[in-house]
Order: sequence, then C-alpha cells, then structure tokens
Amino acid sequence: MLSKKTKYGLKALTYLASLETREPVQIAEIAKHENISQKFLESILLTLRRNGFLGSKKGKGGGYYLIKEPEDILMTAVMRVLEGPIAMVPCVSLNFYEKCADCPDENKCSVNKLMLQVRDSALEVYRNNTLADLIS
Amino acid sequence: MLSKKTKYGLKALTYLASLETREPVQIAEIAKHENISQKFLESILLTLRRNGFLGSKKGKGGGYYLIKEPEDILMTAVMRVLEGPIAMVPCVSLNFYEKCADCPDENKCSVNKLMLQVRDSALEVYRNNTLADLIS
DNA sequence: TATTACCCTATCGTTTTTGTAGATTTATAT
DNA sequence: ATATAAATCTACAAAAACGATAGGGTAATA
Repeated sequence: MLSKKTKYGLKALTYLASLETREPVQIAEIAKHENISQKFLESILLTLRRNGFLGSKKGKGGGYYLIKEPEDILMTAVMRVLEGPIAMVPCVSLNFYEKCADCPDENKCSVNKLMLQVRDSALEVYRNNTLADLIS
Repeated sequence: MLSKKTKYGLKALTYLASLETREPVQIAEIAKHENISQKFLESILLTLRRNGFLGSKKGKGGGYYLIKEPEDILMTAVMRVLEGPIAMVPCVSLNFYEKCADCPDENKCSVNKLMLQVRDSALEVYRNNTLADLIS
C-alpha cells in the first residue's frame, strides 16, 4: 500500500509543477486544492525541502516552490524519499539492503527470486517518469 | 513492504513444491525448515487451504499438501490471497477497486497515472511466474 | 489414545496519520 | 521604528490501524 504521505507528497509536487509561476505557494492553498490535511502536508513539504526538491520562504508572502524543473525530477528519487525502499523486501533493495534474519542462502530463496523481478519492473517505471510526465 | 505473512506463505508453498512427494507434511516440519514461527504459519496455511492452494489431513500422519501442480499456481493468485491487492492504491486495483475519497477526477490524478503503470508492470511479473519457476 | 489440524482470542509492538501548542521569521502598514 | 499579520518551523503526543506472535481449547483421524 502506498502511504498517504507519499500520495499527498506526489499531489503537492504535481500541483506546484502545474502552475505557471515558481513563486512561493502557501501550504494552505496546496492543502485546500488537493483535499489534504494541512498539518500533515506541512511535515511532508518539510521533508521534500530537506531533500532538495522544494525551496521555502518564511513570513508574509512565503510558501513553497519547486527548486528544479519538473523534467529533472525523477520518480525514483521522489519515491525513495517519501515511501522509502522501492523493493518489497530489504534483501533485494539497492539503496536499503539488509540481509534476511531467516533465509540461509539468498540465491536459493524463492521470495528473493520473485521480488527481484518486481523491483526491477517498478524501477523501470519510476526511471521513465519525471514530474513533468505526471501532469495532465 | 511485503508482509511476513506473504513471505512465509511463499516459502511454505515453495518448500512443499520442492518435495518429491505430495503426502501430507506437518506444520512443524515446514516451520522448522523455513525458520518460521509455527503458530503464525498455522494461520497462513489455513488461508492457503481455504483458497484452494492446499489440502489438509488431520490426525496422525496428517499435514498440508499441494492440491495442484506447481506449474499451475500463478503468482497473481497467490499474491492476491496472501498480500491482498497488487495495486498500491485502491483506485487502480482490478480486483479491489475503490474510489479515492479525495481526488475529484481519477483521469487527471498524477498518483493514479503513475500507480497504474506500476500495477501493470508488477502484474506482468506475477503472470509470468508460477510456483514452479521459484524453485531453484 | 495420541497426534494433528482447526479455531478463537488476546497481546505486544510498530508505523501511520493526525492534532496541539508554540516559536521564529518576514513583509507590510502605521 | 514599531506593530501587526502571515507564514514556516519545531516538537510532542495521541489515536488509530496494522503486523506478528502466543495460548488454549476443540475436532477429526489413525
């Protein structure tokens, strides 16, 4: 299941990308337009800023704005920041690898074998989509 | 994240498929061989039986056994029973469809657009793998 | 009578999602 | 300059949902 954090984050990014301007947009406006709990969105935008996707400006006339062109924002990067690992099990994760506690031999593990394929296919989708591709 | 339920279920199925015999195998043996909590496995095997993957026999010499050939057990079916929807959001699910509470128009939703592709790519993997393919 | 699957329930721990309360920064009007 | 209003930032906390596991009793079968 996709977490609401990721869902809301994606929606917020898409909304910002869809605007003509790159001037700061207030949290309240984004939250209202996308039907998102404002306080929750606040923390999501914060992590997007900390990870280099958004810039922010405090005080009156402040808000959040895209820091890169939508064409340059890959879904692999967005998903990893918001949702975490793309792989469904740590033992096939590229960026968050961990050995399974059970499972004596990864190469003979059926779960590993299947989830490796799933990871690769998901990865291909995320690599082929930038933020610009999600705007209709 | 893949639930342990699914992980354990897949391992149990693979173990049964890897055996020469189709005679009943006790829960304890499966649990021990795959390093799984026996009590947890118990409930997993039960749902696999209720969904037509396994047969069972009570009493001495009882246990669980495969009811179909490994070649005829598709991962799409196994995943849907153990993990639930293959889609990451209900609004792109084939078997568990649900409209999003927010989101006025699915066709214009960026999350929908992306997750539709992810679903299709995962589906292709699951369709191309039977239980027989997971045995090494 | 022993063995094994079946079934129900309770519990513990973690993660997700949301809410509360304030502190800090900035633009603007007076 | 000063006050005011408008924002983001920070830190908790709590509630809700979910995942994983354990315990104990029942029913079927050799």
